Amino acid sequence: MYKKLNPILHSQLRLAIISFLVYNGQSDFNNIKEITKATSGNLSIQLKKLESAGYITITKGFKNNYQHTSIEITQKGLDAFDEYVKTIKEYLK
Amino acid sequence: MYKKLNPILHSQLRLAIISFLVYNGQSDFNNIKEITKATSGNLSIQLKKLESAGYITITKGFKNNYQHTSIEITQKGLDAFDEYVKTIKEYLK
DNA sequence: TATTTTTGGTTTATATTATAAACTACTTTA
DNA sequence: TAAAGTAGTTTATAATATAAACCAAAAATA
Repeated sequence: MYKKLNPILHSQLRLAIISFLVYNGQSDFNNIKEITKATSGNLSIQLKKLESAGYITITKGFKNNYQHTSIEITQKGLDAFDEYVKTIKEYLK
Repeated sequence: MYKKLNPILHSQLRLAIISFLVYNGQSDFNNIKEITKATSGNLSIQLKKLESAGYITITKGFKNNYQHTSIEITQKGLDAFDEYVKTIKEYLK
């Protein structure tokens, strides 16, 4: 009856990250931190988990002499989000 | 931007329990166990958490000589579910 | 009627997840 | 050049979820 929710996405912070990226495609560490109100440590860890799952790519570089981490959602991430939305809607209706 | 999701409801099993109860009002331990495919131990614990939050009432009695645990959703539980649905929809759209 | 099985759970232990605190490294500003 | 700010990572701890083991009573069966 109730299909299991993807545990990688069914997490407060990771869902907020992916939700934000779905509508922005690309962003960076500090922007995501601000939007989600996450701490740096938690964000760092959750981004790595999303990267391990293949849902985002993390690119480290420099911007105005400061290190700068860009985050981009992948097709796999977009697909997983779509599937998650479909699944959770069965719980909500 | 992203309002925090109620952590009592943002859990795979507790969400399934409440979702089921919202449409059935009342049920019992084994029925919920079957519908959610949860293990007894996990179900027992998550029901207690929902009860502590005031979202359900748990009534222990007997039925055909066997112990029988009835579960009912409260108004507070219904309200919390409504609020949760509203909140998570912001993440999904 | 003794024992094995089934029903209906609870308790305890373990694994996973989230969070906070401390730390690293480099840059800018006073 | 010392202090403060930026941009994170690592480590330790707390909270949560899950699985495994256990308990008690009733029913079935040998």
